Amino acid sequence: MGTKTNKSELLQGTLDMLILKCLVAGPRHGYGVAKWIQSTTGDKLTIEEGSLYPALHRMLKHGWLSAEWGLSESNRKAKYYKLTRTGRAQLKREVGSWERMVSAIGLVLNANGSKVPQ
Amino acid sequence: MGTKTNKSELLQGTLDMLILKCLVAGPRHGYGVAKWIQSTTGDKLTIEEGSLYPALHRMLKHGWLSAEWGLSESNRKAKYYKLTRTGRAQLKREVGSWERMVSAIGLVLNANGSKVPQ
DNA sequence: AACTCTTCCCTAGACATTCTTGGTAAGTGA
DNA sequence: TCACTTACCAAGAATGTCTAGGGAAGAGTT
Repeated sequence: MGTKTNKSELLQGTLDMLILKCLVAGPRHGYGVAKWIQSTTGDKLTIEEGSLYPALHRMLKHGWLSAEWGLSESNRKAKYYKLTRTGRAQLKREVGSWERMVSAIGLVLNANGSKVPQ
Repeated sequence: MGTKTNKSELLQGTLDMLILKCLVAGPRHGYGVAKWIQSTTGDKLTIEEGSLYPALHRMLKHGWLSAEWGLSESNRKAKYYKLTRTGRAQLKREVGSWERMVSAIGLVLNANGSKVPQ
């Protein structure tokens, strides 16, 4: 059967927020972003590179990040991404929207299922 | 500008869970499901019909719901959707996964941004 | 009767995001 | 030399939501 799971590990729409939050602490290269998120969540969240780099490029285009080449701690060349002022504002918006969403979904999940007509 | 927002109001992947939860209380027709979610969340979540019906049909195909035609409270014909046993199990899985996700994202959002290598 | 409003169902196509799968390159240590 | 890790990237598939349409029928108004 067509059991191609593709069970998206991440909730769509949250990746940008995670990346922005990660960069609040200072510039990082892409690989470092993925590692940080993975270790911060105790391996509960894994960012695939096929998701990560498109996201970073998207956010560059939006002006939320800037980038410049540098040298990583392990002496390899790496592109360092840095939060811009508008990126910081975007993070605030996304966190607000995330919290509203979690709260709204909480209302549903905690609803006692009363009031079914007839 | 190509400012076609398409700012998805819903978090992708949560609609099925919301619908399943709504049907725990008993069978409802599609229109009633949408109204219930909207009113339960105090209008914070709105399910568009173009999202709702494809979702219901998807879930029927998965066997999470069954459906039969009936008469609504307002005397119109309506298709009533009912949770199946596997639908109930699916709801449990989805709620668990949702809670793990919220908790993992919470770890990121509450992380103090320490440990940026140089 | 004609009209509008609401309820109720549905589909097709656009769109965004994530994943799968592939590739490149260079430093490290055996 | 070889394997391993770090680091970057792209093309295409899969998925799910939305926009924007459509239809039908009951209820209430004029």
